[in-house]
Amino acid sequence: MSQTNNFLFKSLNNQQLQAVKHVYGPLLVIAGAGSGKTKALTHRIANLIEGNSIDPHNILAVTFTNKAAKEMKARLEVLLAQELAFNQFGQPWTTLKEIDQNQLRTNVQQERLQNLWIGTFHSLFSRLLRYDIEKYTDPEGLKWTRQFSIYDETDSQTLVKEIISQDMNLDPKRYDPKKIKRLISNAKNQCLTANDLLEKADNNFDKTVADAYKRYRISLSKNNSLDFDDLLLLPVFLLRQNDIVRDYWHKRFKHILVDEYQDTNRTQYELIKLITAGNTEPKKFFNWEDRSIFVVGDADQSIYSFRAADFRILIGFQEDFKTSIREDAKSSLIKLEENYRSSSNILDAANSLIENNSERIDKVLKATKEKGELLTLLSCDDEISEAEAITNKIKSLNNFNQNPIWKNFAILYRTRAQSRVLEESLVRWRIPYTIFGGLRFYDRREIKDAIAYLKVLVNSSDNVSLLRIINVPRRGIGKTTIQKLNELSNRLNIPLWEVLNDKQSLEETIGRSSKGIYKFTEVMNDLLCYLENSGPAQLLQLILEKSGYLSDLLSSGTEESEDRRNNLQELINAATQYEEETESGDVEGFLSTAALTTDNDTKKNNPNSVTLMTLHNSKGLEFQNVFITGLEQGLFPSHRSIDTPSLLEEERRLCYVGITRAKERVFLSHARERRLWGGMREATIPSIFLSEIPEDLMDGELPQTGGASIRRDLHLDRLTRVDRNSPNEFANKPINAVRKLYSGPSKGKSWIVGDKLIHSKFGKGEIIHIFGSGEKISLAVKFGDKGSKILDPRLAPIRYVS
DNA sequence: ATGTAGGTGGTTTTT
DNA sequence: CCACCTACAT
Repeated sequence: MSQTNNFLFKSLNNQQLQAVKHVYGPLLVIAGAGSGKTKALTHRIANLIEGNSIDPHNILAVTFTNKAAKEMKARLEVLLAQELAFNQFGQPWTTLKEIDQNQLRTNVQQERLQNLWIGTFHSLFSRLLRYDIEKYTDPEGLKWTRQFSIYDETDSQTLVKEIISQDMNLDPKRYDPKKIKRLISNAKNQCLTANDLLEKADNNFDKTVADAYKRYRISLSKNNSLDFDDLLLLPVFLLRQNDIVRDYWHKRFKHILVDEYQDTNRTQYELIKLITAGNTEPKKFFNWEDRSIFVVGDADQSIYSFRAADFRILIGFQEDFKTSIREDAKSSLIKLEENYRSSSNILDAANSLIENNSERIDKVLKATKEKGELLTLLSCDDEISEAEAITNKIKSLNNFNQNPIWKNFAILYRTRAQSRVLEESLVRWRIPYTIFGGLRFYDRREIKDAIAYLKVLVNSSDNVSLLRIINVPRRGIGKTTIQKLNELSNRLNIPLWEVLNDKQSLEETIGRSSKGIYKFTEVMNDLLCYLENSGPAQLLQLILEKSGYLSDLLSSGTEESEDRRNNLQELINAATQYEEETESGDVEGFLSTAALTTDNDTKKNNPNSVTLMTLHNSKGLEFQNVFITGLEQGLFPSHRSIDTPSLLEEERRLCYVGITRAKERVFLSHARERRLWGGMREATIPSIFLSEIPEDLMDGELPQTGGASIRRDLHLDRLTRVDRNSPNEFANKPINAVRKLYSGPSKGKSWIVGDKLIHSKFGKGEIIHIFGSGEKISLAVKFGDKGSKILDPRLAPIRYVS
């Protein structure tokens, strides 16, 4: 044990040591840029487990990005493996063979980390929801099941748009769906319900937004879907409402760690508070005897307020989570101010800049490195010469090296639109570059299509996904057909999927155009037979083959279709990997991962290249040389923040983040003239931030401009539900074989609208519509709270009631 | 049912 | 300047 401690503690400074040794009670760690906060976090977790015998099952570590979660896991794995190296082999980690190292890491992963929850807010709480969502009782009577779909920004946007234009009949120009979605999202992030919003509304527009919010929620529930915000908001409501559920998670997670606490929003804060405090109020006489809350953050790096992040939550931490009677408040704060990344000139510049902000926690980064070079100001004529000046600088700095090291350079910008000119210049000079945060893997059309198939198989209520793939590949199902079926579904309040599976209602509603729908439901019903016994990888393979998606791509034979096929193969690989990494390898879990993973590791294509990205994307990274571009009033700071002090302060923090990414050199550039989207050239004013950096830290330089430049039937639906919840003998039998089992006693009865009946499973119902006539009829029946269904009277277990 | 011509609007975005 | 959406033509 003492060996453990030695080894965990030895490379830490005083403040880090205090943070790592902290075990019980609340602790706020203010961690400046480059001050080793990930080290503090991982070493503390290791110390909890190894030094204090805390069961990893009781630890919850939350991050904001997958990347941060992944890094934390990896580093923790190594730390614990190093520990094991001593115990098992009696020698330090470094002297072990690689094969033994890997063996140890695998052991650690399987024995120690299996039950430790590390992940993003969204992934962890979607996991919680997969356990407990069916225990939630909504005040509006809405329901979700554990097969819920997760809608990404595009899917939810689609839904909102539909609600605005069709459900509410509003003009999308006056009521911009994008804006409405943003306002709803904002409300959700502030833990506000539609009713809360309605109470606050003092004008018609706000009332409309509240109404849209309410309808949007109903719509999500009908689709058995949740958007990103719901993954956090729903757990809050569930935990507030259900004492047993709350107590369970509270007792389970005795040690909670939150990274980037300044980026938490109201909803995330509520979540943390609920789990930490359980059924008690945290402020008064809270018993911290066997638990802790440990948060790490830096108010100066809060740059996501537009996503409802609120750094005042960080500032309020000590007040929110007061230490117990035996400790005083002072012991609940540790500042990590020693910077191990940047030269002192760079730190001085960053410190001077950020001092211009009024809302801060007092903190000064202290250098551990030499003065280094001065920062360089690049004053350029226009955006093209700015780009040229940057490429020139990169080239000349590389001339001092035999082999160009491009990966040491990052070019940062405020808006994505700025990247084009920069790219053109890099291409011209044949400098390899990687542009960060472009099209995400799971956003690609073919990937979204394949995933949509999987979503519909798991969750037949998911209409957004269903409508996405109903005519992909082409089955001759057009807009009007879909519109008619949707209308019917809405009018009778019967899920679209059930409508699609009823031959009579199709004949009556769309007649000849039913052919394509038959094709579609046949494929889907076939695929459903495999759902019970196949993993996501095999299912995807089957989807692509049986739907005709793959053969469609093959027949087109273009280069683009080949790319798409490769991407789909990669998706199957990702599914296989998921199956290997998880115990259950369940489809629902895979779908969550797919929805919440934004694979930004695009750098693997060319590891040695210049990085281009937005300042927002640069947070948490570091580079030898950093270029911050477009330092002009209206661009950076952006024109939308320029006259609002709090927004301007956020822009300043963004600039601070940019500067503190650099280890050795910082270049700040501005153009005297710039044209945004091809319009007029406009004279610019240099950014206020430039004037906030002491002159003696900056080296003005005239830029060298380079030469170039010119510049579903119902039976199946029921069946699959039975199948999924309890294993039974029908699981893989064809549908027709099962159908007979349902043959009811009502054969030969002639039905009329308004007839009452009793169904063996759904109970009492009333016929609201009859499709077809004679032998070929279907009944649309409304069952109290079970919703409405379409039944075949010859097969359904129903009995007429007079 | 599907292709293309015009019109519009355009910070940032961990999930 | 360019990506996206709507409207109209085929």
